[in-house]
Amino acid sequence: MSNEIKIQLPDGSVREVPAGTTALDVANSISPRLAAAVVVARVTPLRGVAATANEAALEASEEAMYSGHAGDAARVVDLRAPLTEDVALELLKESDPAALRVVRHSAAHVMATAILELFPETKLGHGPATDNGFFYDVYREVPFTEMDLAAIEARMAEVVARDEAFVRVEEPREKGLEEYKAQGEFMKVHFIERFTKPGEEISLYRNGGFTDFCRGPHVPSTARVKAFKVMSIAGAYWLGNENNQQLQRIYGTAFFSAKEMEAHFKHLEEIKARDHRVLGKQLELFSIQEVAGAGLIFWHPKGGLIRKTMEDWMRDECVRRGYQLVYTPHIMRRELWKISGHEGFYAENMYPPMELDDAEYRLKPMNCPGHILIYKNSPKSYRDLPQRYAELGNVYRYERSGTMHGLLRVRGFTQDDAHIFCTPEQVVSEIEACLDFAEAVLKTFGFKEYRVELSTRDPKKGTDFVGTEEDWANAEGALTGVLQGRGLSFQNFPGEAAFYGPKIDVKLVDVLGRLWQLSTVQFDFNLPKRFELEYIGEDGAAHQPVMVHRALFGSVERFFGVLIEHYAGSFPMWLAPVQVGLVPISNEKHLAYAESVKQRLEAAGLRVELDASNGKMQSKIRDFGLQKVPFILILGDKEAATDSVSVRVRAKGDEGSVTLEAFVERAKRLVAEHAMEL
RNA sequence: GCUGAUGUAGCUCAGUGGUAGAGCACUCCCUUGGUAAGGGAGAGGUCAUGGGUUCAAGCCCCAUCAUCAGCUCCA
Repeated sequence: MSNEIKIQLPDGSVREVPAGTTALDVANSISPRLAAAVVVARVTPLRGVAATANEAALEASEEAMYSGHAGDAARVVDLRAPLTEDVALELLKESDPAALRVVRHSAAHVMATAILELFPETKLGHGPATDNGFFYDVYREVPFTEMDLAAIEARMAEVVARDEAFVRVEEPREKGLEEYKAQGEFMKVHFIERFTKPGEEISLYRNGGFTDFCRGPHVPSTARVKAFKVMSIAGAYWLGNENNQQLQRIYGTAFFSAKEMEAHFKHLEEIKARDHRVLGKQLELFSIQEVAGAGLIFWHPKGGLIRKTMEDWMRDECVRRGYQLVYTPHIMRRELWKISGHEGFYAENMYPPMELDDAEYRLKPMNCPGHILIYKNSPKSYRDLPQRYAELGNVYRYERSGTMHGLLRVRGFTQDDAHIFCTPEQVVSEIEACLDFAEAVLKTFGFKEYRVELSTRDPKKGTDFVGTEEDWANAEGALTGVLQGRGLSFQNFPGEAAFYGPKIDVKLVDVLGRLWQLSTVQFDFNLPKRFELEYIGEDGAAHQPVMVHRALFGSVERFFGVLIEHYAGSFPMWLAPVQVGLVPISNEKHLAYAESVKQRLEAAGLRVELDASNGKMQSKIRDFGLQKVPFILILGDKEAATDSVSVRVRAKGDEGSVTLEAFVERAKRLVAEHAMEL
């Protein structure tokens, strides 16, 4: 290695500096102000190889947190790390997202410092940055209380005020292991053994009296952690396994400034304001009743109306696309679930059997066996295929008590479930049609972005799957082919397939950028075999049909929950339970006109509510506003005289008067077009 | 299921062992108004449920149920 190395800056200029120069040195040589503002550096080795940034992948991998092996890829390093080879150098300031992750990771160290100072008996697990902050997993017999958390936060402020430099130390692995073993730090010992190899140097980061096994990088000193908050505490299993010991996971968040942190908290409040559980109550859409049981949804009139609209659309669309609507029972005899295999592989998610006469019955957790019985009820010719049975089927699944969440995770729900029985030749076009349908659902309900995931078999786990190698290869090939044929970009998840077949999941991205699993299209090799499904082919012989499961809303409840949050309760016209609110300026003078307007709007098929209470018009406007009613019509002398209405539009305000006729036309058009805007 | 927190009027929440509270909503009365809260009065609670401690429990203890934040699992 020569003594001089080349440093390429983002503007393309190249500097020759002695090996061992640090990013901080480079920053200082440019400007001391830059040096003060910069947090960490991103370096990409210049070896004539096209280096690609794969930080995201690195950060996702726990291994990478500790190993430090990043090959030729770009990596984020400490400002004080000596540069030893030719690199492209980027000095990252506080505004860089990568810098934010670094300061949060440093904040986790600050928190660990505070915890050990206050509660020295605590053992440390790991403390990574997350999308919204950071956490540290720790073990301590006694639970931390809220007062403890406040004390930890206060002590963190002291650690920050001490302005302790984060110093990277490398030492022999065995030395580190010995020290941690002596301290009883069983989790650190595990991480070193898991993520480093014998004979290697391990890296530690030290600030003041605190040392942590850590790959880094970190901000230069604790003083750079300018804004932070200890948020909450929760349990977390050691190594994510519920059979293991439970740790205490302390969550916090950190920013480079109090202002950014305030903005973050404000954002959290906005998310809470669109929480479907909060809006469900405020807008009287649905409830969950303790006396009835957890995870069971009561659809109130307004929620019910939205549901009806969703279901009507879905049924019509199914019929239009060649599905046949079917209905199957909610309870069926246990024998059926034995044949389908649910008794075996799904029993723990099913409600227990109930005895009726001499037989045992079970509540259905899935619709497939019912649809299969319909298929099997009469012989099928290849000319009959595909058979597409669709049902909005209510299913009940036992979910563990801590897992329920509003409409998004429940014990009783309605699947817009369909099963397609077809010949192997028809599979590709059927899958195509399913994806097409899924896209139509997303588009119609106002989602612009979505992601596609292909779950395939992990060849290493051969015995955990039903079906032959050939079946799987064909099915996976078909799914991949369809996705590629449509030009859809998708992520492949080997090993994530159901045991009975591969699947395509469509996850939608809501207005806040959150991901929701809804639509799914799955192959099934299992049930056609178990039920010995057949069709008579052109050759006159019996063949086994291919079976495809498909749900597009996924669950009507969950889809509704996502819709509520997506629209923050401000539904587009066609979905809004009350589309028009009527406000007479004076009941005495204008109620009669208001009632005639109501009648005429209802005759036009609109959903209207007239507030005939004796309050002031201002408060009536406010009430409709809080209910997020799309249009409020103000009716006074002027309107009554000209057969017109004064239109107030949700989120826009007063738009002045138009004739009733013109308003009806506008409203009907918005409904018919499923328009997102008003 | 696990860890921690919470459960008081329809809703949002006060109430640290001694007679159960507020605002909004509701009912009635007054007010009849021009684009997000007019005024007054009234009614409304088995303090989640079941045990226990105490002269006395919304409050302290135990159990159960539910909710919340996570973990695990999933549409």
